[in-house]
Amino acid sequence: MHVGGARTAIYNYLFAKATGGTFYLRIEDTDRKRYNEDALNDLLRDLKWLGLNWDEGPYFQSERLEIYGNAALELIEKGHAYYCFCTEERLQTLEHGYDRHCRDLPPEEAKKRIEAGEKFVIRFKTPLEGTTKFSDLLRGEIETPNKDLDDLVLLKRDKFPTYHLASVVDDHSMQTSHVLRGDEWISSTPKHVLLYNAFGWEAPLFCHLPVILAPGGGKLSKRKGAASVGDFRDLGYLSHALVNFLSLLGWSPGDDREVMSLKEMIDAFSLERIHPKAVAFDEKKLEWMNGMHIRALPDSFFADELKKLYPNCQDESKFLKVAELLKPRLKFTTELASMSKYFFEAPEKCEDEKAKAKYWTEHSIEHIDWVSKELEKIPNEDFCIKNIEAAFMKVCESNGIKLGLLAQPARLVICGVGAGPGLWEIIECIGKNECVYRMGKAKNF
RNA sequence: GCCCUCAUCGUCUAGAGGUUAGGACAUGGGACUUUCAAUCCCAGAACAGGGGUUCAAUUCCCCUUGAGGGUACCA
Repeated sequence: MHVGGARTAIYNYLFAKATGGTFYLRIEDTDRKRYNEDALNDLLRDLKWLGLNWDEGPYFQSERLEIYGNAALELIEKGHAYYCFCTEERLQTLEHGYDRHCRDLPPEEAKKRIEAGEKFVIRFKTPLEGTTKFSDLLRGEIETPNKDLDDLVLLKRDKFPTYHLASVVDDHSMQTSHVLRGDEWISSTPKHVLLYNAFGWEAPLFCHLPVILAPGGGKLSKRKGAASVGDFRDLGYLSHALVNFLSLLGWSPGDDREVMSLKEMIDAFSLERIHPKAVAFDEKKLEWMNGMHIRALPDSFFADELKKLYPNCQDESKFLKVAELLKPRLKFTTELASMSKYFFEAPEKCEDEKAKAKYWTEHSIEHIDWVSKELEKIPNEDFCIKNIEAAFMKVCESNGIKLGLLAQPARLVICGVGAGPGLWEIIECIGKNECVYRMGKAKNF
C-alpha cells in the first residue's frame, strides 16, 4: 500500500470517526488483468497495521457483477446508454478519442448483432450540450462543458464494469455520503455526476485530496526510497507515527499541535482544514515524529521487546532498566537489537574505530585497570551509580586524568562502542562482576 | 494539443484586507555532558512574477510562470 493511498484511507477513517459515520472497505477489483491476490492481502494487512479498522466489508466488486450489468441495462432502457460494437482496432485508428460511432444504432439492429454473438461494450450517452457541475469540498464549484466529456464505457467487453459505473452504483447502494479520493479523479467526477443524474440518484459529496510528492518533486516511488506502508514498517517506524505524520500532510488541527494520538486527531479532524495543495514527503520529519512516539510509549513496551530478543536472560528487572536507558535515544524500533546487545553479551572486540582513535591512548589499559580495581572495592550491595561515579572520579583525581580519557576507553571495553547511555548507568545495569571481567580484557583491544 | 487543479521559509503548515507574517522539521550556534542521544535556549530562512480592485493586498480578481492531474474496454 502506497503512502498516498494510506493517507486517503486515514482521512476517510478520521472523517468517518469524527462524524459518527461508517468507515467501510470496498475492494475495486474490476480489472482482471491487474488482479493480484498478494497485493490484496498486503493491503488488508497494512490497513490493519495502521489501525484503520473498518466497520464493514470488505465488499468485492468482482462478486457484484450482476448488479452492475443490470444497472447498465437500466440505463440503456432509459436511453442514457447504448451498445457499442466497435473493435479495439477501429478505436486505435481514432485520433481524438471515441467518435460515438454506435451512439445512434437502432435498438433492433443492436439486438440482432448481440444475438449473432457479436461482442460489445455498453457506453454512456453523454449529453452533447450543457454543462455539469459539482461542488468539491476543498475547491468549490467545478464546472465542465459536457462537450468535453466522452461517451465513457460502463460495461466492458468481459462484462466487468468500469470504475465509473461500479463506484457510482456502489456509492449509491451502500449509502455513501462522502467520497474522499485522490485528486486524479477530479476530471472524472462530472461523468459520475451525470451517471447519478441518469439513474435519478442523489450524488454524494466529493472531496478530492492532493497527492503526496517525493522530496524533490515528482512521484513518490520505491526508486526514490521508502514509499509504501510496508517499507516504513520494516524500517522500524511505529504505525502511530506514520498515521500521525501522514495525517499532517495536507491537514492541520488549527493549532500548533503536531504529535497527536489517534483520538486527538479524530476529535480535531474536519475536511475544511485540509489544504488542497500537493505536498512533499519529508522523511526527516517522519523520523523526528517516530522518535516522539517512541518516547511516548511506556518503558514496558521496550522491556517486552527485549525479553523476546534475549530469552536467555533470567534477570527480569534488567529488561526494564535497559528499556529506560535506550528509549530516549531510539529513532527506530529496529535499533533496539543493535543498541542493547552489550547489555546482555560481552563485546567481542571494539566495534567503533572512530571513537577508539579519538579516546584510546597508550595509557588506557593501565587506566582501565585502576578503575576496575576501584569498582571491585565497592561492596555488592552498594554498587550504585553514585559510587560508580565516585570510583571514576577518584582515579581521575589521584592520577590527574581527564574524565573523558578514562570513561570513554572504559566504555569501549565494556560496550564495544563509543556512544550510548551514561556509563555509570550502564555499569550498574551490567553489574560489577561482568564489568570487571570485561575491563580485564582491555589488552585485547 | 485540449480540459482541470494547485501556489506562504529548503520541507510540513498557521494566518488575516492594515501582523515585528506565527509554529514544527531540517540547518547553524549555545547550554547540559564521560560519549551519543534526549531536553532547553538563540539565530538565519517565506507570501512565484506582472497587472488590476482598494486609502491599504501576501490575502480579492485577471494574466503569466511553475508544478501536478485528466484526455483507457486502468483504477
